[in-house]
Amino acid sequence: MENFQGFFPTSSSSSTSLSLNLTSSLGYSEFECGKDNDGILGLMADIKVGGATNENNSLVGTTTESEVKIGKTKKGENKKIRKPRYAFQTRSQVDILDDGYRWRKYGHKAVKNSKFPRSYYRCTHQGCKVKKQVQRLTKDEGIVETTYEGMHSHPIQKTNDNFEHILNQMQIYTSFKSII
DNA sequence: CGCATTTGACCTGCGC
DNA sequence: GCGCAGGTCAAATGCG
Repeated sequence: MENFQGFFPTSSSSSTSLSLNLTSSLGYSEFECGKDNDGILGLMADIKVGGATNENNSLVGTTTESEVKIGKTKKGENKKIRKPRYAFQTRSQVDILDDGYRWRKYGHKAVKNSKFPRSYYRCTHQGCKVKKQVQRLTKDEGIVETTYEGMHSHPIQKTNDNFEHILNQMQIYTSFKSII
């Protein structure tokens, strides 16, 4: 992932406050990874919510819930737990945003009605089960939709500042999308 | 050598 | 019940 440094040169400082229109209902602290408001979601929650929106920097997060099975495919309890998902769209040339966490790719799937495949990533931190999906939009190839699922139970592994820089330097596309 | 990525197979849910 | 689509697993492979 080093190549992101090239795309997002870190000059640290000058990190302006981001304005997010983020309808966040972060009421899921009972999940296994939901102890702290760390990481990107925590960051997003911390960033001004509902602030003024300027043209180039607006990010719309979307909160949805999906049913996720705990216990994998093995037979046994198929406890269904509703996990919220947070999706946002960014205009970026690269698919993967370096949000400071370490992600391991575990899947890659072609999606119907989309000419771009969807990539599945899992946080590599031990015990952390946060997942994210990354997909480029068919209708606008410049837009990458990232969907986070779960919350990190550990501190960010790089600096949050980096993520803010990413946001600052991207044209963040705004639109709401509901994911089921 | 250890870790990340790739990729085909497999599983599950849902609509018909 | 069947087929499709989405999501995950895991062996193989690549790379630092």
